[in-house]
Amino acid sequence: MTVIFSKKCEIGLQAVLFLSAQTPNQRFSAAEVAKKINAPKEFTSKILQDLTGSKIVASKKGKFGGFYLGRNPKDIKLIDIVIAIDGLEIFHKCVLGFKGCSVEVPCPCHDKWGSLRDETYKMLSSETLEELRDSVIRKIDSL
Amino acid sequence: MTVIFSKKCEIGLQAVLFLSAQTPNQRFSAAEVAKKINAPKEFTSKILQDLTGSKIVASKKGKFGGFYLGRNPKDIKLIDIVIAIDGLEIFHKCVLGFKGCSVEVPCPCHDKWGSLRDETYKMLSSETLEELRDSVIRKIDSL
DNA sequence: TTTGAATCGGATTATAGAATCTGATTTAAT
DNA sequence: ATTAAATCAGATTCTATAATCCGATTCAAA
Repeated sequence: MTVIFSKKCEIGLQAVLFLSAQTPNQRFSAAEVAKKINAPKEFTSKILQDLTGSKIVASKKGKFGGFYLGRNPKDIKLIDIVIAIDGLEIFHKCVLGFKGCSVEVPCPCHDKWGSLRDETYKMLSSETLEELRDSVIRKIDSL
Repeated sequence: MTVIFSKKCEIGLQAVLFLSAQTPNQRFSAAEVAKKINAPKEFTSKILQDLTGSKIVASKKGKFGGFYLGRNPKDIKLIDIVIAIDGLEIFHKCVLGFKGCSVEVPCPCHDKWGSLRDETYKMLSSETLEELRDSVIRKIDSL
């Protein structure tokens, strides 16, 4: 089987998108988020916790606590979440797994994958969560 | 961490590319292949064995046995190897992992990823191993 | 026909990622 | 202060993938 983003990253992306579709600063328990995006509760909780480290998500403990966006949606892009969870490796390694794939000694996919990789990066970094908001709300509401 | 193809698939791709760069029908032991592509011997052996199932690779047992291409390089494309090992899942699922991502209820990356996914498929299926041969030889020789 | 070099194929082990559990801590309301 | 609701953080378990091991089999050459 093959994967673009790890499960952890997929859930992180969906969880943050969920939060970005809500009224700003409203808090949601990990259980609420997990239920909505149909992911394991404890796993979702852990991922949201992890994301507080990079300030993408913030949390408040205690009664009426929960998770919410840690920064203005104007200042968050999908790539930020990917980097926080999976890192940038996918944007650096050879698709075919060759070590030392380079312009000098390219693999048969070097050039094409180079553009596709760049386009993928652009897809994740050209729009902010604010710009994506309408589209995200539609998606989240349909879940 | 994130991955395009599984390790198994990467090694399978490299191993088949190695074979395609050799004199037709010349046989190579799993150990020789593994050494050249810098992969674990037993794992490479198992992957090559698996690939005999889809006729991409053929093997001959006994003394002077080994692995070699199972079909004419004119009739093998990279996508065949990917399908044999990882399957087509990556070309069907939503990048963000949403269930039921569709034209009606698209995720924020639906359209862009749609084109990138198609381009990736094209990259793997538009040329045969024969057409890639020169490029592959250069790469394999450099290892 | 015997021998040695090799793959085959199934079983096993190791590792990393996914998922869960639990006890401690925080916080707001009473 | 006490309580109840919630996160936090670390330990643990589960699972799929990665990697290895080994006995059985195959085959060609002497």
